[in-house]
Amino acid sequence: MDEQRHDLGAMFVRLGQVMINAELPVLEAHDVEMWDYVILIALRDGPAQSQSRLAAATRRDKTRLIPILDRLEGQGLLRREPDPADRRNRIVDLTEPGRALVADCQGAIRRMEHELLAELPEADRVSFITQLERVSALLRVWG
Amino acid sequence: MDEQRHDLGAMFVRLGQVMINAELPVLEAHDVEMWDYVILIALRDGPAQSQSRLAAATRRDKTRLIPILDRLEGQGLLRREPDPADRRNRIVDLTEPGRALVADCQGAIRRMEHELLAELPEADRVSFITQLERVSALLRVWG
DNA sequence: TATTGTTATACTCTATAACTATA
DNA sequence: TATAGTTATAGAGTATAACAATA
Repeated sequence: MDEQRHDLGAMFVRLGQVMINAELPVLEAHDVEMWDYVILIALRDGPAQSQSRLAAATRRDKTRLIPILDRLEGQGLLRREPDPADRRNRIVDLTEPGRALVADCQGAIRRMEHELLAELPEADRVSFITQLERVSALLRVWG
Repeated sequence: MDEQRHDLGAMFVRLGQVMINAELPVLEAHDVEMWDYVILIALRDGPAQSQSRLAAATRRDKTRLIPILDRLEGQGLLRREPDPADRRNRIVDLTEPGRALVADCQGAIRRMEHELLAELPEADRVSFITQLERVSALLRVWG
């Protein structure tokens, strides 16, 4: 049996904290805050049809999202445009500089992850990530 | 390459949130709050030689620990006794009811985890947890 | 009436500083 | 002087309520 191990929750939470701590200096080097990165990543695969959908997708309160969008828009990293079909909505989309920045950040984070796990044989690293994705799907972690 | 996956930090954080959400009703059924459980678990393998060591072990501010200890002591789940060797220190130890409660809670959480991962073949579940522990050790997650 | 985006307010949680008692 | 435990205060982060514009 596996009685003498930590709870899964405790392990995931600690691993998450360690990885976030490892990401922060990488993001800081690109002048990006963690929540900026979360928003930019969420927009990478296409615009958000409204701010409230973006809030839901990033699990953030819609009121908390606003100052973040204000700043990112002010930095020219994204655009907010009224939806012609429903003028209450504002479509949020990355600009080209925003798209380039998020690609740079994620590339740097990938390299950091690779260094952190360098002691792990390549095959084990790949199978671990595969299993992580499998469990994430099983637990419906992304919605 | 593995470019199209989520960052490891994002995966761990989300998995942690999902597991915490799954633990909360289990703990609530035992009238235990999450931070109570963290403290009780930390004491399971032996008393803490001082409150500040317990704070460090649970990654909590020593000032935040105090109201939690007050409550748990009031519920008869733990004891605080002055260290005869250094009367500034208070040794924190589980009582028998505290020990029984934490065992009950962890048993219930183990069963919950098992149900959540029931779709995963037993061998995969075991190897996944083994890999989680290996990566946790590699990243020095527990100190 | 319901929803989006927004602002303002209240609340909770966390971090900091200060105090006492012991060493 | 330094540290453990404690208390009180300040700050950051989060949630709640209310408003104008649009549907």
